[in-house]
Amino acid sequence: MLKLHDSLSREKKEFEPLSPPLVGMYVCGPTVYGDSHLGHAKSYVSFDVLNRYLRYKDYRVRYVQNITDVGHLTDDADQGEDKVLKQARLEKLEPMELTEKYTRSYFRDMDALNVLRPDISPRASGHIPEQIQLVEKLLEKDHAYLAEGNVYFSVDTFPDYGKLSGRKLDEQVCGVRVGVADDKRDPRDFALWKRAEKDHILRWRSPWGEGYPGWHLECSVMSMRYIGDTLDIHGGGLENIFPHHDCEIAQSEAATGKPFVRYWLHNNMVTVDGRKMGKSLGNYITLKDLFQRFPAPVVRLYILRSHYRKPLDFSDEALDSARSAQQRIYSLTSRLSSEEGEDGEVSEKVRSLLDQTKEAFHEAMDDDLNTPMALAALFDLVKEANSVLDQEHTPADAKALSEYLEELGGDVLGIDLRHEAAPAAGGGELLELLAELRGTLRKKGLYDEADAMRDRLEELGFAVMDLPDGRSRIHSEGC
RNA sequence: GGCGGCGUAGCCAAGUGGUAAGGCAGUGGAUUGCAAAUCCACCAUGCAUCGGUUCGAAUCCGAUCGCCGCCUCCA
Repeated sequence: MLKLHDSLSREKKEFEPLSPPLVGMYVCGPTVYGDSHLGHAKSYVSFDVLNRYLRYKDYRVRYVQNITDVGHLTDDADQGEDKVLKQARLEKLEPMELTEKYTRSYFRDMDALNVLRPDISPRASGHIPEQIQLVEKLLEKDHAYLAEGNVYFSVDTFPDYGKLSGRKLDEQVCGVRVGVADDKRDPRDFALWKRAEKDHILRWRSPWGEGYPGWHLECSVMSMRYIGDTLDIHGGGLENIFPHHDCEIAQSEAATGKPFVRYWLHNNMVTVDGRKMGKSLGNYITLKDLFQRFPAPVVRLYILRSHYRKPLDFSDEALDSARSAQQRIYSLTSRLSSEEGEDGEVSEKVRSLLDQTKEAFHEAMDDDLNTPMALAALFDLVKEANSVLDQEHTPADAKALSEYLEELGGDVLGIDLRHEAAPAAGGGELLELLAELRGTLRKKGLYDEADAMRDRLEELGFAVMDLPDGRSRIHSEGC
């Protein structure tokens, strides 16, 4: 039974969707005004594992993740600049051109990380009418009020406001660090719709004049449109709990009168030297840069080696160690693929090994997606599998092991199993020829020549291994 | 100031009452012509510090120290 940690109740709860086997899952997506960084990777890899595991458990998942392409302001008080507009000006692009560019960039990075695409990736700009409708509904119900072209949510009308963050806002605290817009009735009130000033390019017509939606509106609107009034799962980064998710709850539940979300999931941050990695801090590492030094599968493995609710500290050392771990996997899968087949029976030993692994793996994943523990189970299997291959075994044994790795490691965790560099046309035969040559040299005792050849091949990025029967194998180095 | 979290080996990181997973690095051995890969063994009498509860605590309670997140857009 899968248990998930729910941020609202602050405890692990057994996961029961509203209408099994259907699962409606919404995750806060990126604001597309720049390249994605490692923080995005942690978040979306984490929720990708949830998505994959739910599907593995035969749930029918609808995974919705927004693309925020309507800029949010840089601060809370009607001042500040729209981030999308600002970046568009810097890059001399149309705002839509900019968001399209970085949306594509985002998907490319996520594809590289083997993150399955969401079923629906709705754009905020494509859902303005729905957002206006929600604002109208909140006005009708007196949960909102109009002030000089701005519409604010009246926090006073929603007693549960702040239940997610556990924050009881009083007026003294509010507005200390940011100025309070003076047309708000209560400093805690937040904007649902904002009046567009003359120079604001992104603007839409509304019953209240030209403007643009408030920061929290799109998630409520798009999630409820594609999933329903009550979501099974809503995910996002920890830093969104307040105010973003508290506001989402307020405006959604005030409008529908129904619980908005059954399970709130929040992933922790990536830190650099103990400090949060963030766009506004300027200490972020873009995935494009990172992939130059560490292949995406290694980055994914590195992320999965810590729990999603724990902070992940970035360091080259940690990534190097993930790289070595990835090599270990490649080395096994490469052995397996050269030995697997239909012949023979799967031995009792392998059977029970696989059963044990599966049980440990499920136990780990069922416990709030404990991927470090699930990986430990998998690495135990790696060790045992190597041991089996070192001893007498059948092709069927190798195949069974291979299939399990594919199922648990590949399908559920999305880790890379088959580096097996697809050699360019004829490349495979060429490597075989070279391997044969090294074998011949060794047989004749010409070790200096054979070793010089090995050194050269290793310089070129190929690993050379000598088999017990005197033959050699050459394959491209892992990662 | 308010709310929340963290501190486990050289590094990374699980474990939330029953006697410290896993990965990386390291050491010794097997294998090898030598390597690589692989296997075997070793590698925290101790989980920030101090006190308490308990038959039993890394795990619960209290205090102390250190670090971080949110309270303004951010995954």
